[in-house]
Amino acid sequence: MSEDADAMSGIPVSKNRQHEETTGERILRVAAEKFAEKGYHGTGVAELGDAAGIKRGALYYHIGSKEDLLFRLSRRHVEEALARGRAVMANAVGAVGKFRLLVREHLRTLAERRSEVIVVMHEMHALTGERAVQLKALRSEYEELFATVLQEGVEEGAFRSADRIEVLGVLSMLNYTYVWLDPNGPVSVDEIADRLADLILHGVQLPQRDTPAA
Amino acid sequence: MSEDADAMSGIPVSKNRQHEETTGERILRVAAEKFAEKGYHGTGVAELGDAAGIKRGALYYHIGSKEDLLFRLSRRHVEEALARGRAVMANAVGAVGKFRLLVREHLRTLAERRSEVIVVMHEMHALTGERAVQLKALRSEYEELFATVLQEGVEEGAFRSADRIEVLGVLSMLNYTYVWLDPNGPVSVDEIADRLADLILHGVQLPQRDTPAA
DNA sequence: ATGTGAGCGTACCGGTCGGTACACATCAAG
DNA sequence: CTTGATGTGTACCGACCGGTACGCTCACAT
Repeated sequence: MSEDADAMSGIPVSKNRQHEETTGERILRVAAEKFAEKGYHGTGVAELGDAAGIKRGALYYHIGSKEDLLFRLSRRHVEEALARGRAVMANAVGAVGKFRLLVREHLRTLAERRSEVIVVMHEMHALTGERAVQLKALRSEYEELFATVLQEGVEEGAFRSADRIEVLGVLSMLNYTYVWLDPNGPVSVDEIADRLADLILHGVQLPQRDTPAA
Repeated sequence: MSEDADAMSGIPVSKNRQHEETTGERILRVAAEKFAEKGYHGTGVAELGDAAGIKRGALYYHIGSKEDLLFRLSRRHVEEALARGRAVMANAVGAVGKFRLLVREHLRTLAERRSEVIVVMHEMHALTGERAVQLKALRSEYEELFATVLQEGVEEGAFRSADRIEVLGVLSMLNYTYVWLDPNGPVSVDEIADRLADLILHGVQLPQRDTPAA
């Protein structure tokens, strides 16, 4: 790897690094991995430094505090998921079409950002005060996307209802996939998304015939 | 409270305590609450002792280790959920009937044992070695209940399919309710369960008419 | 050549961590 | 009255916690 070579030889490669990671970015990345792996409280700041290749003192040059690190990490993730969801809402047409694409994008985000997702799901409540409020607000905005698309479906006459409980039920099914969704599994993420969208749209029960022949 | 009176007066009340909690039971209960509130790593053993009304030394007379405590707590919860699920499977008739009751029982368990549920969801991966294996096996047994009832539905000709992805989707919707399910909310737990069961059985989409009038 | 400041490491702070050793208390059984 | 089991508190351990102080290096501008 080029960084290792740099470190070994001491030759400064000063410019034109295309996708080099800044220290700040690297800290956010490894913090997501460590927090996901061992939990927020279970990860020490020294451990974060080790994973980022710097010492505790240097780490605190970049991050205000451990909780601040958790917050910036979580906020960045939710904001990006929100942006992707809004892009879908802006481009797709029809409630069913928007819904299917929203589900796809949701699962893609979960699959691509596994560490961040685990951190947000498990460690969000470790945030305190204003930081907790801000993150909750962001997540509510995301929930609103699904509420909107279900409501559009009802107005189109395509969907039965769009009460909050249906919104929460749908988001619950999608969110919990973070536990078992495997981007390297035999079934692609997009196909899983489509199957789950079908499940939500049609349900498991076949249209019931009256007086079933038995 | 009678315990307080005992402690104050020093009069031993030796027998006939109907629902008195043993120290061991009390430790399990408060550990669930503390672990749910502050996380496994975020909760110190001294804190557990305080909550249980004993000191660290006495705590370790009862619990082997902190991880052992987490394990016994989690196992007890999953085993009880499993027992309740199996009772439903034994008593209810028909795939739809079994399914609806299974969903009800699932949400009732989630609502009654909020602390334990949060602990299992968030801290299960803090278990190591044999303990982690045992708990995973128990959770798989529970998943099997839903796989079975969906399969029965397919054999009855009532359900579309019962692939693992549908099982996981259903369980995902139900499990994630632990985040927002409120036993003291305006909608009862049983009603929420019925609404979610409807959502899974029928889906959100209305049976589509051909060439919709628009 | 000198100054500047970003970036980093070392050393250290007070406090808490999980866990153990051991003496003391209680009480039922002998 | 003695003994052994059960339960508890006190004191202590080494390790680690999150965070800070401070000095060093080095690229760069003046």
